[in-house]
Amino acid sequence: MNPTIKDVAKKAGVSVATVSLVINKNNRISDETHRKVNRAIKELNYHPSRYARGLVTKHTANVGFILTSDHFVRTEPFYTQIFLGAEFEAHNQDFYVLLTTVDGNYKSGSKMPRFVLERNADAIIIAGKVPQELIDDLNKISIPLVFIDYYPSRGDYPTVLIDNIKGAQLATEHLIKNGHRNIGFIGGDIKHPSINDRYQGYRSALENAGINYNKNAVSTSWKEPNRSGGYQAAKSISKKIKNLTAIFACNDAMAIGAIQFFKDKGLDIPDDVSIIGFDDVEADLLIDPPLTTVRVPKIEMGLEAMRLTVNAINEGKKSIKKILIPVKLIERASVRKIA
Amino acid sequence: MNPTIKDVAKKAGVSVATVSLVINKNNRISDETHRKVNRAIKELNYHPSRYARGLVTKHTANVGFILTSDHFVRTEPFYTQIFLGAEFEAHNQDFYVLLTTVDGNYKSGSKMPRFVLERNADAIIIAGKVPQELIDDLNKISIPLVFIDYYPSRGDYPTVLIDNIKGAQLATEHLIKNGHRNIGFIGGDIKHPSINDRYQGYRSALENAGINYNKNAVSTSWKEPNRSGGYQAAKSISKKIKNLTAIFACNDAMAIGAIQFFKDKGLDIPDDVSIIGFDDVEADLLIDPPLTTVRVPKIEMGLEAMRLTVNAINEGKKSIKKILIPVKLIERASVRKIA
DNA sequence: GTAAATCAGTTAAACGTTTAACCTCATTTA
DNA sequence: TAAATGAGGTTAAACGTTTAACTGATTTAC
Repeated sequence: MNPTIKDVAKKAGVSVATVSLVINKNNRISDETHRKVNRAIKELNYHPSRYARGLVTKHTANVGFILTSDHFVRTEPFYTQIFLGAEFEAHNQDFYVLLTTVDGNYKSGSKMPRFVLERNADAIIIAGKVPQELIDDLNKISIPLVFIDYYPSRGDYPTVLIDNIKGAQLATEHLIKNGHRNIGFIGGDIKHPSINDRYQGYRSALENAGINYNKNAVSTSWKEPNRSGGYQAAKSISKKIKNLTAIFACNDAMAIGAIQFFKDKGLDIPDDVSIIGFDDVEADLLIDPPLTTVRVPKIEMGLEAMRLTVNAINEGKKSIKKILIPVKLIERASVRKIA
Repeated sequence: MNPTIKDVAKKAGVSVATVSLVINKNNRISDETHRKVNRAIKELNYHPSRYARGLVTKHTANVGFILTSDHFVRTEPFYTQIFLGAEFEAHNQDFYVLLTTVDGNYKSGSKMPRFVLERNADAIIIAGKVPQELIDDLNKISIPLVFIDYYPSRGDYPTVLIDNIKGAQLATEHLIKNGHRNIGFIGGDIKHPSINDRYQGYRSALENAGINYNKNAVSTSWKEPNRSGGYQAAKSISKKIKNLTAIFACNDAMAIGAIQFFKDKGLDIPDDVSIIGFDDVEADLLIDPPLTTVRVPKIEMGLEAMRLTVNAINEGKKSIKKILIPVKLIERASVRKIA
């Protein structure tokens, strides 16, 4: 059997309360006693029981991590990486993280994640867009919520966001700097905040360069921001616009789909059309040509989110911080300078 | 505050013990009482506290999931997918899974995963090769261990393995069927059981076809089974063997590295040399040409492992089952028929 | 010089379950 | 008809912590 606080107390010759106070860094204890207790803890290799502790403190030292199943299944390890970052930081902060998926079309009253029902988490991190109804249901039980890569239209929460506007500007400006004037924009659902921000960044970059906006060069009606969506979007734009020389895709998967389309059409990338993506996923290096893109530091996003979460647990609603994670242009071979 | 068992008892007009017995499906309770209690549970939306429960039963209803950090950081989502499968099944079985990484060169006495120190898991799943010293340390505290994609040389454990020998045979036979006679084999560390099994499968396929084994066609001294290892291995073999027409790589990452090497050398895949991989990771579809490979059902491996784990928790050492997950050849475009 | 404050620690209740032991009444067995 | 059995509960201790309230000794304040 594992040693308990009683064993430590006996060995150190003090009461269990004293041991508890030492563990919890209460300053009512003398240095002498401190040493005695710590020695006993070491010798017995004692670790307090989370369960006994949780029972009285009402804290679980767990944080829930919610992803929609669509995101979970997405093959590129985008949210997975974010999760890993969160896990890593949780380690430092002595929390466990419980990962679960939730149905992409959650309706109010659907089955909530288990750790919510069982109140087995002190806070919840939500990564990616989730249904508003889920957020509403979660709010009913008043547990701190932290968002990553999405912010709901109602409410105010600690959030970790990608600097989407800046990233889109960077990408678009890069194309402009390389002589492109007819630049297409493809993305998934424009109602998604991230896509919308990237669209704004694209437009403002055009505007700053004095380039007229052409709405036919934009295709954002593809629900699925994946390769086949990118393929279709590129097809749709290239039908309407003849002199297109470049495309900024909202994410790398769509960029890769677009490359596929142009290749199938017999065009060369980047000689005939330049393509730039967003995210920087591992696949970018494998395609031909390697994709120029905007790098999103995914691990770091997870880290920051966990810090915000621990803060939210300890401080409550006092300070609702929002972090905008900076992004970086990664030049590879899918963009070419033109006259 | 959440409802407790007392609230349920009061509402149903019985003692807390009765409620507990109902929850735990004890048959000492009449149907009538059963109904009353269940109604109260529903109405109050009661969920037993894991912590209170764990305190008395000594069960945590958690299972630990250990990966070495090297595997964690590996960009292709191989072990991540396995984890997801495990998580999914855990959901059904009412367990939480706690994911942690451990240092790839763990030495006895290094810091163990937190859930081990805190005895916060009922069993541990280990995915991929880990240091023997870690296994030894884990055995000292007698917690059930389940292995995925690796089995230690000492001891007997429930295990989920890939049918590596069969897979390697499938791959090699496919090359032979396409007319290849001079087939190279590249892999990471040959001392790794999986690599060794794939090597055996390769050799037995050659033997069955009456093809002489040429040890110069084999390169397995690359510690890192990644793209650059594959690049080097292909280079090393092609230096020694002039008439090589095909390569079977132990995993897709190395296969992709090999393709890179031959391309750099000005050769065409598959016209000049055919390549076949192992794993079937997402990147396979993106490279040019798409990689023919052996598919490993990763999600399913996780599922099976969790089933074995729950079994091990409930049944103890009674039955130590080993599962060999079947694999499948996926034909794409990196293998060509030759005369 | 004494009351008040501080220090260093202890006592005991509480957290929400499970479960062995016990109880009561009705039915069966000898 | 008395004793044994069984069905359907209940009582109360135990699990390993935390923490408010308490204690006794020492220091501080005036």
